[in-house]
Amino acid sequence: MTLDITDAELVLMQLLWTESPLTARELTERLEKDKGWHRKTVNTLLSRLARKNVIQREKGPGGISNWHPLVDRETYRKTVTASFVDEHFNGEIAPLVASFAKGRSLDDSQVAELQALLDSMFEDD
Amino acid sequence: MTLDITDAELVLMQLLWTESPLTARELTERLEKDKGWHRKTVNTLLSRLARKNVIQREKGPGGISNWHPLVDRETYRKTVTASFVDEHFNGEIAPLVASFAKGRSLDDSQVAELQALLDSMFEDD
DNA sequence: ATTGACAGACTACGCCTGTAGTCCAACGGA
DNA sequence: TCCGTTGGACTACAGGCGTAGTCTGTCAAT
Repeated sequence: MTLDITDAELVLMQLLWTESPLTARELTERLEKDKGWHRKTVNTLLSRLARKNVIQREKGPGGISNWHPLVDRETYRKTVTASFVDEHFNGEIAPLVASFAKGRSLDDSQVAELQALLDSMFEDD
Repeated sequence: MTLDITDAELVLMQLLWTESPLTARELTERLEKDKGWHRKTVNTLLSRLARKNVIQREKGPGGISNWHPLVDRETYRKTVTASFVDEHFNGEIAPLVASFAKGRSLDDSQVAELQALLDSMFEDD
């Protein structure tokens, strides 16, 4: 279960993580509009995600197929983030934040949120 | 100049960012040992990076070819980090740090470093 | 019962990527 | 001067990925 989700597949997952279950039709409607994807493209991606056990289909009322994630967003975020930090920042989070802030200054709410996070860590000790 | 560097290419870049210039031979020695890569593989990657204007060759003393980066590490880190944060965390850094910390608790020095970073941001205002 | 439209499995296909081989020119040692 | 080794340009090739077409069955409306 290596949790490998490609870029195109991730677009689908973002939708399903935001709202699920969704039917193929509902997904297609959004993705045709937002991404210009063909119905068949959406279908292929759904199949590939299903084959990887990342999503699953379930029969809803009236026999309608609903798709929903089997992997939750937070689990996925943890793994990709850990990989990213390892690959690009030698496993250290602070330099990542520094690089990010250099490229795009953090607004006050971002800083406050980070501060709250750090404070909660001190408490946990 | 989209700065797209693949995983295998990145391995080379990490070496060149740590120490440069390096000759093809020097790179090959390290990568044969560390990664089991063939000399020819290293060569292909060097060529591809050069074609993308990410590295450059320069004639050293004695006509030896030395490779060195044209893109500095910090620039690269800023761009990949921004993309990553946008793609996975909707452009917000605090949730990224939260996810990272959930998967792998931060040790004291990491927390201290982050705190110092935040403090310096307050000063800048 | 017939038809039309969509769902999903399977197939297709070109480009990118990882990995390496071929070929030729240059250089260093015998 | 000749040979073996190396560098680099070019070529190769399989598997993954983005993108979509074909085929078949099903369900809804007629």
